[in-house]
Amino acid sequence: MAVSPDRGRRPTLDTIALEVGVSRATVSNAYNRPDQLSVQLRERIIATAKRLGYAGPDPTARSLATQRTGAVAFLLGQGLSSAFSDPALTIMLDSLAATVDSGDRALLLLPGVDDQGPRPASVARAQTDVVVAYSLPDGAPALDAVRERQLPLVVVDQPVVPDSARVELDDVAGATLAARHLGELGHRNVGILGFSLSPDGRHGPADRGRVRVARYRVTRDRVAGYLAGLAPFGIGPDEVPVWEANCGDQQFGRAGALWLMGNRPRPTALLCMSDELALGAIRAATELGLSVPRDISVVGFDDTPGATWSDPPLTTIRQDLVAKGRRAGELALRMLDGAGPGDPTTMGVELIPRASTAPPAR
Amino acid sequence: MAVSPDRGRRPTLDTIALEVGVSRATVSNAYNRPDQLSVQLRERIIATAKRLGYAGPDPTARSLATQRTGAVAFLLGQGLSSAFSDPALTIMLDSLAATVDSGDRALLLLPGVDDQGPRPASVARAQTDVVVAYSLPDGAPALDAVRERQLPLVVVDQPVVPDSARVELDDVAGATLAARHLGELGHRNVGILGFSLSPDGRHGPADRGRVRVARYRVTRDRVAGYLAGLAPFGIGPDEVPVWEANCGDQQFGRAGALWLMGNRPRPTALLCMSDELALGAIRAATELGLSVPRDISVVGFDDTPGATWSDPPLTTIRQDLVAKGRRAGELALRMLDGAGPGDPTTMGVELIPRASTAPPAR
DNA sequence: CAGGCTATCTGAAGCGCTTCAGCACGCGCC
DNA sequence: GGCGCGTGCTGAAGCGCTTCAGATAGCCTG
Repeated sequence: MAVSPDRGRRPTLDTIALEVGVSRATVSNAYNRPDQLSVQLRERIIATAKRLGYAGPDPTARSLATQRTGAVAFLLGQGLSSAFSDPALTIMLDSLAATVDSGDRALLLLPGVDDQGPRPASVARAQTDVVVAYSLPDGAPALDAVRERQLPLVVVDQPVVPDSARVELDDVAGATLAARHLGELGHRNVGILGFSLSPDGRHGPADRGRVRVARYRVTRDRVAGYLAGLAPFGIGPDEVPVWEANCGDQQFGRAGALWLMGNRPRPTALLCMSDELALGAIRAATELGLSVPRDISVVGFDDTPGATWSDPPLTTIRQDLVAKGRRAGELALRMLDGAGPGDPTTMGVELIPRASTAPPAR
Repeated sequence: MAVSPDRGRRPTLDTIALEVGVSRATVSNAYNRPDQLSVQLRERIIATAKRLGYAGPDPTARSLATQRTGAVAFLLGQGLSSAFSDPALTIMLDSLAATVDSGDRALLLLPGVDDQGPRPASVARAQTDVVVAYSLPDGAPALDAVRERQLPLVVVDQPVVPDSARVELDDVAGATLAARHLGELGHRNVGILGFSLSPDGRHGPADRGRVRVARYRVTRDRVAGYLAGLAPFGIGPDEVPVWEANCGDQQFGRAGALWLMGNRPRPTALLCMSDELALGAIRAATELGLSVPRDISVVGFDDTPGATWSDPPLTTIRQDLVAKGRRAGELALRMLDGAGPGDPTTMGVELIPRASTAPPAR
């Protein structure tokens, strides 16, 4: 007996079951375990569903029953536009997205508010099975919310959180490599063009005190690495000016480089924490009529596509962003299957010398 | 009587209710309707919850009961890294995210696969109340999936879908404006540096036939607008070479511009569908030893921050990306409250003349 | 003191689905 | 002919929460 489609209400599994004259379990199986019923019955069910406008099991109800949402939450320190101004993030995220997507999961994006990371309430209400955090300041409240919910957590780059899986870059080593490269070329006056040190929206020159209390581990480590790499050449920490950008895009790189190049003695080289910043620095040098690398050398970080393509091509520290995103995705999927956090994965770094560095003119 | 915390199992509302000695409804109210119970009881409940490690009502169960997920799904034509290579998208998306976030909703990101948009299965399983689609090719299967689920839909830019809210740009008008500007300056040899015409990964020169069957409305309209703007100056469609980029980043702009500038007679001006492409074009011109705008004029589209900042600053067509994202977000939130799609919102365009265009040298 | 309020709290009915133990039946096998 | 087994399907017990129509009790009013 055909039952008229419920008036006004969306059809559910029951609607279809009733209409076809089978049990609800069978309809469920038609969608989830085709091997559990005969082909004919399944086809009849699917056809009926289509006829009644039933689009398949409700995702929310399914999630409740299965105890998994099928989503991976991605926590970001900053808002979307500043976060995405750095290709390094988008490349990583793309790779992460592709990985979780291949595990049939969606990406729930929780952008940061005021550079503090997402609000804890957003995290508390997020429908997700696992969380990937990127570039949050130490002690971000969002991480407490994650812990309260006991969600598996993958932290990329920073900060260190107990019981979480980690994907890290050896930032100190990378920065050291960059600095040593400059030292070996003979540079003795070097400036640092860095990321934000703490989530307070500040940008501009940063003194030693500010560096010491930095709440972003990556920035802290890279500064430390730069200084460590310069030390063997007799360059003391106080001789190295640091400029802090509060967003990684080229405009900030340009502004910072202009300030750094205004220092006396003028630096003969700039250590930049990202390729974007470095591109801004090259831009600034050109504006001042300085030639790179003749008058000033510039080192980037990340080896994004822009580094190859710039004029001159950037000497930079390469990290494998695609592998990093993939790895974060894999860890997330693995923790979903109940695996423990395991040991942190540390990604390697490599110096890629190109044409933006040379010995200083004398 | 204190009940020992369930061994192994996560606490639920019932756990807390039992422990405090109240009904489950009361615990629920403690979280959702604080005015429904006395302050003391509420505090006792919250304290007990904290003690037992209960992080608040399970989002999935809540969603099932309330029949709303609290998420906005964002469907993207392409993968993340190519989509985010254009600041125009990230600015818009950031504004969208801020808007939906202020409505206490998360953003579920469904990136496209093979430029065809998200897979229909992903859409079918997405936990969302409303969908915002951006830059999908006409007839993307993901849109069928949205329709099957009868989810409210907001389409940004393209394509046209029945019963959906729309936020559009007047692409034809914008492109016409750009082309007319060149015509008025006296340019008669113009090339078009455009977005992808169809989601097949092709890039390179595009003939008239390919333009005609383009599956991206935006690209189609802009080409049409360009040609319409050039026509009054006696420039026929067949005299205007078109190069198609399959991703909006500067490298493609450079490559396309190199090809366009290789045409004979060499164009004296390039119409670019985004500022990024235009920046790549300027780059290409510089590489060829041509000066912008003396030897070749370049017009962008969008008026992203890079346009102001480039050398020379870009003449471009301004669209208000922040307003566009906000509007899309508002429409999404409004449709959630049961509002109908309403009339399409058409965002205005404006020509911003800067230094990258000038009369052709003769 | 009856009557009516207000402030609090409860019971029970869902929300739409998955899953697992089990049942019925037919088939092959010795 | 009895046994064991695989196939195809069902019933019922959840998953964890919200919500709404009461119930209860204290308090004020006249």
